[in-house]
Amino acid sequence: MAGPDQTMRKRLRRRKVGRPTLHHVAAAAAVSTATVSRCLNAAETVRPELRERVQAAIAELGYTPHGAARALASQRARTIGAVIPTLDNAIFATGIQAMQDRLSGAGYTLLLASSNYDAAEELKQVESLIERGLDGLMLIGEARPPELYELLERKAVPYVNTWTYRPDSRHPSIGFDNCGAAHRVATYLIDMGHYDLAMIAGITAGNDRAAERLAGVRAALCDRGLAFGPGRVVEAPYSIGDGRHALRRLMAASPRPTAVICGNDVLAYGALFECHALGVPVPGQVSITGFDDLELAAEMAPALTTMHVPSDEMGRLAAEYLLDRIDGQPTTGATSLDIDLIIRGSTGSPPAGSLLNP
Amino acid sequence: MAGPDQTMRKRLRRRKVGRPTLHHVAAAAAVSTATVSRCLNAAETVRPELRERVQAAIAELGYTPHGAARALASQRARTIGAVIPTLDNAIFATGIQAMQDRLSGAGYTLLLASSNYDAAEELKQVESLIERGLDGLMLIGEARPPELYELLERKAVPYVNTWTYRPDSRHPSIGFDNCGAAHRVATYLIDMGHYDLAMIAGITAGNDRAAERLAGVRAALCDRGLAFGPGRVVEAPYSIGDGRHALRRLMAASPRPTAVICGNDVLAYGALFECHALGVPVPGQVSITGFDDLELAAEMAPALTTMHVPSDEMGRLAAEYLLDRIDGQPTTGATSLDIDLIIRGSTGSPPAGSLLNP
DNA sequence: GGCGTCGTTGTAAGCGTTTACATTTCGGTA
DNA sequence: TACCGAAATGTAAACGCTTACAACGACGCC
Repeated sequence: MAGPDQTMRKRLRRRKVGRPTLHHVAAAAAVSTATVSRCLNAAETVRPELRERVQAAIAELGYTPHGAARALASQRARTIGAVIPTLDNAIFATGIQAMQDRLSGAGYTLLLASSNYDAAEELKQVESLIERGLDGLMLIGEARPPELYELLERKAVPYVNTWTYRPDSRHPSIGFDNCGAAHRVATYLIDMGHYDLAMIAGITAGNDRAAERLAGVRAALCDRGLAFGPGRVVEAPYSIGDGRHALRRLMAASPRPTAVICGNDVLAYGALFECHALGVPVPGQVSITGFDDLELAAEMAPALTTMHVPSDEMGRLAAEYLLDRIDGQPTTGATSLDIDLIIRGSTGSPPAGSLLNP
Repeated sequence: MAGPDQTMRKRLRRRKVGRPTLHHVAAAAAVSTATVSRCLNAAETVRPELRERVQAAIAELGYTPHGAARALASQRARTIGAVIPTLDNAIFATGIQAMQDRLSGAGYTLLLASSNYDAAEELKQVESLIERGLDGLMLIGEARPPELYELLERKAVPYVNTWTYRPDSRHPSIGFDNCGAAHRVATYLIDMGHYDLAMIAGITAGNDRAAERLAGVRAALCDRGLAFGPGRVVEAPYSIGDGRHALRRLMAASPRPTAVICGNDVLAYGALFECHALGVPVPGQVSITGFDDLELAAEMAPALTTMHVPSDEMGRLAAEYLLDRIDGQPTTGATSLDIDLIIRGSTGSPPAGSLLNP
């Protein structure tokens, strides 16, 4: 009774009785499993007649391929990962959305994780994603512990940094020059007559985008023989409340700066709200700039002058870069995107009186 | 020469030469693969001495388990999916974040997809997730085509609807009573003396949350013998611009409504901005309410009266519900969360003149 | 007419785990 | 000392798919 015994064991191990497999489809269509598999992956190599039979069987059985089995056999998970600092603000959402659209067009799925702006957490998330067997990975920014890059190297996972552009780095990047962009904002203000600038920067530790934006403003000042006065640079976490708080501190100084450059739009919202609360006219007494051009920027009163970032294009390009890498096609090491200064109502000439001071 | 031939073939098929497998670890630790597997999954069943040897081998080889192989052999992907309408606004972000935190504590990964408020897209996303072999699924709201529920049923995927509470539905839900909450907002305004209400609702077609919120306001009016005047209900997509536009339409009427209930905070932002632009004092001439209590609500000028939704708790509970279901533990069919009306500056008594009209 | 080619299809060997079952080990007991 | 049961470990068969290779015709060429 050895035969039946084995059959019974098989039966017992099977949990979801109904779930049809490739074998069932093959049997129903009277072809081999290889043919069914080919219908799924390279339909053009199988005769139309068979193909139709197979497709009918698939439809009739309600067959869905088993992703894990597929991944195991083909050594491809058809999955791309992305680790972003936060889900909380819309800032990365549009890029992710664009990336997802592009990927799903190619039969890939996006696995999303957030690191909460924490390097250790980011490493953990990447490890978990790698375990899931992803074929490629999108990251934000460039600054991260070497272990992470080593891990990626060791596991041979294609990756790309975004929101940054580093042509001379050994890590591929798709984004823009944060430093240069910030330089542009500052220069714009300086050219308008502002010389006493302040900045509400994001937390620069471990965040190269924030750090570069600050550096860019510094460089612009330096280029014109200027510099930040004491206490004119405040770092604040990514929230409106922190932006408000930072602005309040800046406004407590005397004299007040005539322009405040914010490291991102969210901080700028806070700054704008706080000016409102303090009764400081914008841009009459102080000009405010943001960075990112989120939806709200154009709606504020006054509307926010800010740098527009093409985040959807960034997401799309990141997806395409990774797909190319996976396919073994040649790729460029660094791609730079155009970003524009959007001048709106929150910036203007410095108040007349400020010209008397120096 | 048959033996070497076969070995060579094996070698050839192997792509990433270095990637260590369970076998390598087993060999390095001089134990069987079963023992290594047990160290990974049920460490307490293996003698400490062996366990250490295995762990040392794992560390030395830099071994990472192969998720797909695991999923295939164990019939568990250790993955939970979530399909949300949009990534674009922070509304779902905090809940997702909480869910992810809870899941990763249990060794699960969250697979996130967005449907763009489109039922067909949602179905597609769910199919793709099922193919990925998820163990559970979180959805938003209850209204969706029966095919989707049938699919879930057929594939025996545990799922839970959130942002809704339907004790009498056959689908499990974790959320709150949208209708009742909206009823509360409206009643609050009516009790304050408003009788000519307007509403900027989300698009109600295919969106049960939006529809219920509208229904709740209607019910509250009805309870007091009131009703919406003609043209007092406008539906608008989820964006600030649409909120502005809708408010402008409402304000074009004569007489104007004295209070505008918005289906969500984003629409309320738009309404508030537009009032500002039109020079309509809030709440002097018109009161505005939101729904969700996003970060910005408290920062607006005036600060927005809105319903506070405990989205992080909702995410956590959804995660726990699904984990319980997967473990075969008993679960409750519907869980209701407390939500509170947060009264801020955007609401007040109707203008004195409005009392003369009726 | 024989032969090499090409296009289809089938066969079966993996892919890297988990886990049922068999086997060994070990402490304790009679 | 022999023996028993429990605990620890090993063996090997799945898991559901992909794909290298074999097998088979049909076809065109010399």
